[in-house]
Amino acid sequence: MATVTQKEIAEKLGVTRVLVSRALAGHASVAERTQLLVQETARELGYHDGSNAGARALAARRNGRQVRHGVLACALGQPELRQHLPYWAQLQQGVEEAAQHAGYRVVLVSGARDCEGSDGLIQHGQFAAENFTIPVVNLMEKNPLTSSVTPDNVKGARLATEHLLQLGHTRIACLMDTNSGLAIFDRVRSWRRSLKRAGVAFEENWFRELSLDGGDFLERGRWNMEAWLREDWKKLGCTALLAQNDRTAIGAMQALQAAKIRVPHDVSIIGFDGTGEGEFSTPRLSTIQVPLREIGRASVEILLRRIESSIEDSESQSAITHRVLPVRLLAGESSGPVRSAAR
Amino acid sequence: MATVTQKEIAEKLGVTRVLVSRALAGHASVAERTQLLVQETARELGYHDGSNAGARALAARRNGRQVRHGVLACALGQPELRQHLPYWAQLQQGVEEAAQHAGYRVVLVSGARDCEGSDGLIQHGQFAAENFTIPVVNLMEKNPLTSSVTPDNVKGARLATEHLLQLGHTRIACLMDTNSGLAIFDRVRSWRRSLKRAGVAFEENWFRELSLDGGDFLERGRWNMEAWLREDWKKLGCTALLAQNDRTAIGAMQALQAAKIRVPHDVSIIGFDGTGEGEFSTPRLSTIQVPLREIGRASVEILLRRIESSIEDSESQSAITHRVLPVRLLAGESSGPVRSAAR
DNA sequence: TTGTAAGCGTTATCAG
DNA sequence: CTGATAACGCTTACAA
Repeated sequence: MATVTQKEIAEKLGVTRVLVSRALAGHASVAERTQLLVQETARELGYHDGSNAGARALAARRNGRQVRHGVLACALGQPELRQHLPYWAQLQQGVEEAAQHAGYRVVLVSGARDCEGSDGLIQHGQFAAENFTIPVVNLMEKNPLTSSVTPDNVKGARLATEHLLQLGHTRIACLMDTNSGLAIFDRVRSWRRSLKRAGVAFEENWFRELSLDGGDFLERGRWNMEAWLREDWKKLGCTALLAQNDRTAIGAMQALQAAKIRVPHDVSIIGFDGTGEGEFSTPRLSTIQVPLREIGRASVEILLRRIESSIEDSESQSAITHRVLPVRLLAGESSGPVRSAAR
Repeated sequence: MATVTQKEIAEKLGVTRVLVSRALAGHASVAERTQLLVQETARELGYHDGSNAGARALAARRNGRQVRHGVLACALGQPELRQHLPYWAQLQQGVEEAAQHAGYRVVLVSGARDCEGSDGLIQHGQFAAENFTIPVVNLMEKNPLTSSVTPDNVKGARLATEHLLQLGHTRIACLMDTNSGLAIFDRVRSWRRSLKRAGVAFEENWFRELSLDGGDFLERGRWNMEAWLREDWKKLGCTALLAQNDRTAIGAMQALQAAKIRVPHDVSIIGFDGTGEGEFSTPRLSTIQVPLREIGRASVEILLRRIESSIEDSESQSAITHRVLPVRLLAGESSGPVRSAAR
């Protein structure tokens, strides 16, 4: 209730409030004896540094000084993402770990308006890039206007495709939603390039656009695979499938299994992201492991570097950083050597 | 950069700062014409209400008035929980949804110290109940000192046990960690009571303490089941198992399957929580569905009710609410009729 | 090394 | 209805 103020400390000690202020700030112009005395009394009375943060911020503005709130805003607002729990939970966990480690708190916001009182913003995907006054980092999706941390999508899709090629597959299908953003585009492009580089008789209709209907990626994967099976899947003669992410892959796997098509005996499947959801499926899903937590952590690092040096180089274009984190192949049991002759 | 202040508005209009303050607050003692004029100018200049929150808080304290920050703190700090992603992610999602809906933001904190600037605290499990100045709600675990929202653990364990009884099982084992808190105790007690009520020849060693070693619940489930198999599992002749949660259940299932024991043919398994992780396992896991998101939402409701009426009945013991949310059986394929004769 | 004075943006009180 | 004045807790020049 009764919040302790510097004034109370001063009165108890019979000194000025000003002295207390300087002592607590560790200012050099205060006798060391006084420093300790004040700090001791502060502890006794239960003076909390952050409790009167308002007053501090107010005073700080006097000399145009920037106020550090010790708060990072985190916007993971895309609706379709919310159902994809493990994915964003891991990103967020990375963010939280790193923030906490640096003494920052994380506030979950839904839009740019809520960023008042935050020192920086971490957002997922591309938002409307309004004129932010605080530094911004984008997760998983490159954006020319802000810094970003992304996985190596190109290498990931290449690793996946080459993994399947090495198992003897040549007719490798791809199920992705190119409306999901540039990151997915990179994956599709890399898949196509890898196949062409390998010199296989590539056909454009091995690619199928993952349709938007159906809500969750799991269901979308299942339904789209079911539709594909009804349509031209058999004609394609594909023996392997690269899916947009793990949930899509699992959904597709369920559709195949329901149609008595064995995985990986008849069709190999590989996912993307490595959210851990593939650990429970049968067979265990092969996937491209994306370091989601590291991506969260890295975004905080970038943000803090900009924040803590914002006096100097703010407004400087060169402050924009694009960081690409490595991915690796996680071979499960959903991918195996080609068996059924193609066509 | 240059934050707009009430002073600037006043100067532009040639009135006092005080008048602006009152106009913006919609005070009745201001001419309606002036009100509109001020509010118009404020918009033009880009005056943001929250931007000078510090000063506002400062001024507000003068008359002992409480300041509303529009922020709820959320502490999901238990280390072992962090690996149990879908579980706390769903709780948090419920919290976030409800908070956002009510115009509140959520700040992720690690301890009580970080709660400065928050209007209320939502915590998971039992923390050291320090003397909080803000209202607190506990999630998933009852605590006499604070409000709480918990699932109906007693009914849940009863539903699970009766489900297995109805399938013809009588020798039903239980694998839980009683150090996990009172909630788990409730589950164990309810399992034991349900069996006794059914009049089966209950044996105390059908219960096995889930040991602490091994980190994640998935691994703990697997290792503990492996150990159990090496030791006295066969002698018990149990044909069904009730596990602490879904991950533990899946881990146990993996251990059984690795030992060539079929699920549910030889042993039926049922989990608890319904985090969705059992959807991908083969067979799909039967479980007790706990409304995690609803629990998160309900905690916000309770908190807001106390916060928004804190002028009146603060400090009142009667403000403590304990809410128990219903659970339901989600029958998957990991539980089936008893087949192998017991012993 | 310490005290004095002034001001940060806001609101409450009391005169006009 | 509006203006003047004081106060909230804290920081920073500048004077002692």
